[in-house]
Amino acid sequence: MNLKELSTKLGLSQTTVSRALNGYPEVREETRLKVQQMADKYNYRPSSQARRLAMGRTMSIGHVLTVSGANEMVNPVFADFIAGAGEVYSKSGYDMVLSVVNDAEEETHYREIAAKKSVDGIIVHGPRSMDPRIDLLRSVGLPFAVHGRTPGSEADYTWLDVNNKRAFQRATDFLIDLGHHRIALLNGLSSLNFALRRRQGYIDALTSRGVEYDDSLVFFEEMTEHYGYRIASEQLVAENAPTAFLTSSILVAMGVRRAVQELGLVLGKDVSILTHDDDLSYMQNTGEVPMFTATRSSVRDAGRKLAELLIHNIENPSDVPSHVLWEAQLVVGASTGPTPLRAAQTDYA
Amino acid sequence: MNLKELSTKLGLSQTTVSRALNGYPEVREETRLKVQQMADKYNYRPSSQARRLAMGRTMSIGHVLTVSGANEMVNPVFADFIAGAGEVYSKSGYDMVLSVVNDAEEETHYREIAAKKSVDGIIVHGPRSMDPRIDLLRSVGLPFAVHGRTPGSEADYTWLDVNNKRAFQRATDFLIDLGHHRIALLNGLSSLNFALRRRQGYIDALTSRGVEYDDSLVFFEEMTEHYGYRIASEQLVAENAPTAFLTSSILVAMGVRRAVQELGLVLGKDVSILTHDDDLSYMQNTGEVPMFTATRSSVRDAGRKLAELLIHNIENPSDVPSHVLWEAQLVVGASTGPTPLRAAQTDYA
DNA sequence: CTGAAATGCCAAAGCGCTTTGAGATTGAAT
DNA sequence: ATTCAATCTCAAAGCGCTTTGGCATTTCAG
Repeated sequence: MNLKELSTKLGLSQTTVSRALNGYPEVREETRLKVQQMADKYNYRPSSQARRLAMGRTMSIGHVLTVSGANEMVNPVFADFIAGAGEVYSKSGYDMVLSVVNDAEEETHYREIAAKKSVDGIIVHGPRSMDPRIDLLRSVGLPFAVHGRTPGSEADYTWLDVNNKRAFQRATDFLIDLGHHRIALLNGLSSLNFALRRRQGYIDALTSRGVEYDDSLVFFEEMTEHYGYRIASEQLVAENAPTAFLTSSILVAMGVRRAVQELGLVLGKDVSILTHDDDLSYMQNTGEVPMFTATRSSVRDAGRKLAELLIHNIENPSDVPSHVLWEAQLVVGASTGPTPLRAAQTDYA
Repeated sequence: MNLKELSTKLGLSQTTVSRALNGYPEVREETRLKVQQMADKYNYRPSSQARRLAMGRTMSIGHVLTVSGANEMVNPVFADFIAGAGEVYSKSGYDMVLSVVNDAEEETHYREIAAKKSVDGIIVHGPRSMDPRIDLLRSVGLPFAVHGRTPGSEADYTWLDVNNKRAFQRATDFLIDLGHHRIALLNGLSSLNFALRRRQGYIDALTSRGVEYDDSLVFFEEMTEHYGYRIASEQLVAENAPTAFLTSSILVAMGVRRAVQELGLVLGKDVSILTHDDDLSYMQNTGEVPMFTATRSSVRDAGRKLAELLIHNIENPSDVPSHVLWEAQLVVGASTGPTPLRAAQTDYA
């Protein structure tokens, strides 16, 4: 069923039917009702292709999932973010178009999206330091919003970020308060801007508390369970082993926990873990006492909020970009406790 | 830059330019080259909206992410599946359009997609027993492919599934071989068809080996880490506790492991875990000795393959539907071992 | 050298909608 | 009754592409 058929069936012009359906005031209420009914009866929906062409808007928003490197990992965080954003799109009548590209083809792909005009806006995931995508998008004039941010022209575009530096500074402080001085940082890939901010927070805390920074305790890798396991297994048997681990995701923390337990150590006693927690639906760190002490910020909510911001930008192109910085909660769980070496260490002081 | 502008710039008709770009034979090679160059120079790409309208094909495929129930969980498996499928779409020139809907609105949403004609085909995730979506899609004549399958008219549509029954039968057999008789099954939601198949495999193995089936050892829930933890924590301290756990996903297995270790029990000795492993990139169960004994089947590969099948169906509408049944590998890891009660139990025999 | 068959190009129709600009109808005001 | 504004409806023009059918021009066999 298309507009033409529907309107002949109603004995009205296409104009009137279209207007009736789209809620324009030029059509009598009685007529509108009749049209509505007939449309319902035949389950008529305007063809989105035609609609888009006519309106010059696609009512869809692009997300690019860049699979990284040789192993082409895909972070489960993405699923929750998407779910949040998608929820908003559904409500607002937008479609989400998702493309999966290898990082080598990433730039070409963005350029293509812009040229094809297949989306009204785009969400940029995982901004890197000096991210070329941002300049590119700005230069082609496609509205966009960034999950995270990257230094430089931050003021010029819309972003939503967690205060990663502050979160990791607080986390580190918390561990230092418990007497930990050897704190390993299991960070995400160093190409990702948030990883650098987290390291900065970690360093700031160490520095301001007079704890020595040891470069060999800082790691940057893809945030898998195995990463946590491998590093912790190595570190825990090393000389001058860390007594605490600060990890970038629940999954990494689980890996660390596995190593800890495999070595017969007790979590929260012999070794502490403090992790960032994206509050993923399948990996909830909740309960009376959460399993991990964590800096928590819901990535699902971030998806929702960022989608709203982008839609706002699209529909109000003259408005200035918004910048949202969320503070992470620091929630205390079962994975942290005073360092067992505390007594010995305080002797030094 | 649009076709019209480009063609005047070239002094050619739109027809010729369009044909040149789309590789039709009616245009001289020399002309084609000139057109190509000019197009590159101005970074021209045909507007996808216009193209779609003219061709009557959208070159896009829909995925519906149904967030379940009150807690609106989103399974990380989805991310890997999407990544696999998306890869194929990119190669084949399709877009993926993803919509996130609450299960209450699911049916309406499918109907709408069909009426709007916004996709050329659709992938059905998580088929339930007696899934209404299948009849619906068939009745509206939209090509589709199912990840999993549901009994009934299986022959009539394209699907790709893991032989869940066989996998769980083998898994159960494996555990029985090790002497386990009390085997808890931590399954996915019972509304999902695969969960029933897995239970069937489990029951078949028990029955054929003369092991008593105990309904109180079988659970159906959303496959989170916490689920594994909670059930295992309860079960392990119960009277006549299970000595082995068969779980539906790595995450659930991790939860069980947490409970096991928290109780001071040794995995692979006091308690065994055998899990299904979707081979997610962030939760790899590999290494010289994988952490879990598992039935493994890559959901990423499933995404790839199913995308190919669907595209084939779309482009060859008269071909008969394909049915692909993959066997899961049974890989032995560190989480299983003979039951500690073996001696006692064999005495009974 | 001629006629038929390729070859290379074009004008125009059509995809299904929205929207413009104008015409017809109605009701109130003069 | 006449006029004017307000209300309702319509025909037609796009949106930017693909594709049909046709017209020159070239190529080649006879």
